[in-house]
Amino acid sequence: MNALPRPSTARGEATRRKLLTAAEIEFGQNGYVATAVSDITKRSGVAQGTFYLYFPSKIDVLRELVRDMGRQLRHALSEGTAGATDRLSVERLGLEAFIAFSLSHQNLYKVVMESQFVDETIYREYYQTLADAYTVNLERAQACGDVRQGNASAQAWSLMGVAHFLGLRYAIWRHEAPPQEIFDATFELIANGLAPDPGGGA
Amino acid sequence: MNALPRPSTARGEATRRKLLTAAEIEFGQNGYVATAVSDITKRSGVAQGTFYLYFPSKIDVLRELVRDMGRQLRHALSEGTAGATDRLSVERLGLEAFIAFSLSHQNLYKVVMESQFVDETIYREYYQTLADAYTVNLERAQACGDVRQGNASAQAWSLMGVAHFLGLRYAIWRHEAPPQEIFDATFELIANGLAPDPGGGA
DNA sequence: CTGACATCTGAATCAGTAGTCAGGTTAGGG
DNA sequence: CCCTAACCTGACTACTGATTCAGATGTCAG
Repeated sequence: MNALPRPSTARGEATRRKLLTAAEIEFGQNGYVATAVSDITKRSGVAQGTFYLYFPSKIDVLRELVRDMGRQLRHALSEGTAGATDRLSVERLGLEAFIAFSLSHQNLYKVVMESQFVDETIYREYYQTLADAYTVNLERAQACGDVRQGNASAQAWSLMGVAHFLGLRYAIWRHEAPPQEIFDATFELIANGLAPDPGGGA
Repeated sequence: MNALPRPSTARGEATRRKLLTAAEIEFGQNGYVATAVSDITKRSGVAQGTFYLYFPSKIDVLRELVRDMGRQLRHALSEGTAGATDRLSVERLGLEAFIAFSLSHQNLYKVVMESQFVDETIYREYYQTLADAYTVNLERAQACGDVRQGNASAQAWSLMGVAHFLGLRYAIWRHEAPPQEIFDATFELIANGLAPDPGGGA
């Protein structure tokens, strides 16, 4: 599908990298459609034809970037929540890590959002993968009694929705972290939404 | 900006309407970018030039459609929640109404989502308007003690995030309402997230 | 019936761009 | 040093699609 062997030398690998980085910036700042392949190659400092040595078509760079974002975000989230013991700390640290990541990867985040209209499959895969991992964690936390019983997948998608708009509103639209008051109110809603029913402990 | 006087006869008004309806379907099914003005005029049964008698450019139809969706959705939500007395009923009915609306206006909903990458202003305006109205209601409910104290705007955006993904996942991706179990788990999270602190009643 | 205005037509213009290709350049193993 | 695989070049092709415009045509008040 998106074959094309990885370059076999360091020079090739560097060129491929340059193209991906340039594409992330161009797509992020001007959008996928408004970006011409020549914009990407210009920014990379290579010729147009070179692009097609590394990617079969323009859309394949997008796919690669979305996969990249998924990997990096999952990594950032597990790093960011590593120290936490109870579930609520995990949630708080996770939300903080997500905001920090969105702030420092604004272009990438926009690329993911736009991918929905270029290749819906990759967009859905991105969220499904994230949601699946999240669901597993919530089911575990439910078993421990840290989280209210209920469909964990529904909980996961709800929390992703909350995080999505928080990131969009501040990291993407304002290029800054949400004010403490907003972050706290948001987290409190999550915390109470997940808090186990006082009557039905484990 | 997007001037062009409304048509002065019923014939003109009908043509304008045909163009909008056709655009909603084409944009919704094939996306804004993949849709040519000629697709819209073909579906409307008018000539290409006619399009430009009613809209200065392709982008203006999109703007009109997003404004339309905003108006219709706000209307559907206030209709759908009209009977409710307490805040939680309002939330439940609102979420139900939102899902029903998304299901019956899938194309329009997709158009709104894509507008983000065509004219960010109109997209932000859409959500800001929705959020502002929601915030006012939540502040009122907080004052009555129906909802936990806290930044109401943060609450509003969080709930919009929850609803957005629920609608996306079922109404848009599966063309069906969410299963009862999912809806209930989602609503329970919202309900507990908003529920007032037992200690601090009004 | 007729003028005048609103509406409609669709071929032509014009600007842009994804992807190709025939040949150059580089670098490092032998 | 030299050969060869790997890499790079950029002008060119082939095509798309938004917007324009010089005229029809519809309609209705007088």
